[in-house]
Amino acid sequence: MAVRITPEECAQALMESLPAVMRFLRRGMRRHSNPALSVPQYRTLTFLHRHPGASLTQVAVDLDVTRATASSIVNRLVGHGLVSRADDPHERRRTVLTLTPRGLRLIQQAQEGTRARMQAALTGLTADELHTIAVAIDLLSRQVKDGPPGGES
Amino acid sequence: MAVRITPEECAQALMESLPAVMRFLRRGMRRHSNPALSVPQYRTLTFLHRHPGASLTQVAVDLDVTRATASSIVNRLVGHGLVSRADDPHERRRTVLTLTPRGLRLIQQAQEGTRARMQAALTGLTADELHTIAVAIDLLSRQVKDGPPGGES
DNA sequence: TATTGTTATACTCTATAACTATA
DNA sequence: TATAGTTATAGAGTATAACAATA
Repeated sequence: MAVRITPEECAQALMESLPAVMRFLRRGMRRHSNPALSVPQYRTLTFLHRHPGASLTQVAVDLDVTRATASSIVNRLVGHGLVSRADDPHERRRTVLTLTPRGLRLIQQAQEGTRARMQAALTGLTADELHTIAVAIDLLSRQVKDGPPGGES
Repeated sequence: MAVRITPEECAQALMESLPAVMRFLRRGMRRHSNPALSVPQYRTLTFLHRHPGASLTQVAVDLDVTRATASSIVNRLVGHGLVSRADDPHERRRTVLTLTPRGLRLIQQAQEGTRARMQAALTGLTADELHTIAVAIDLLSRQVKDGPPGGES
């Protein structure tokens, strides 16, 4: 360990560099799916792939957005014919969301394209470096999730 | 090094976890600045802090967005009285952008809030772990910048 | 009363295309 | 012709607040 990093420098580095990484992912998604998907749309589709029949609230929790936000995201996906929305007969307030066949095809296409693009970007890194990245991602996501006490909004 | 990580697994981890980290940063910024700042606004202000008198094109390059996008971001900052926009007398196509005193105060306030929030989030990590994160961020940003051949758009 | 989901409203980011002014 | 910047347009994310329907 060469240099001692402060939380402040770490925060600074995140602010400076993370947006570029996100942009990289976003642009890849736009290029490798037709119609183009946004990151939240992509995440919604993969969530519904893993959890067929999920409710709107479950989507909102997974994305960590308000129900209003999730509603408009889902609404656009329904409009594009990628998600189907039905009423739950037993719980009539609830909504049952599932991928349409077209949504399934699209998410598979997008996942493959995004993975290929990312793999290309990571080519040339050593196994050690890849490991460093994986560990860092894991650390970061757990820290921001369990979050500081007195956390979100 | 315990496990051998493939680029594919690394890509997967990034897509799953990065959005949450970005959301963490975004919300912190909203809560710790008044008026609330978006991430691109924050980055623009810090860039102008480091590069007083920069042009719109320089801002666009730093943010990695089109000039049209940078123009509207700057326009809002000017509207909020955080950035001043003047003509360059020697190069009349060019724009000279600088922080206003209010913009300077705000960015300092936002940086402090972000630092505190990030420090809280990173509490409990060892110096080694912080270092791992910093190295990973650096690796990632350089890889997506120099990018895969046949890169952006 | 509490929960689920929607709608209205308002703001921001973002790109493409077309444009003006300057060099 | 090429560059700097703006504007028009379009679509997406996001939150808050108010609301309807259901439990």
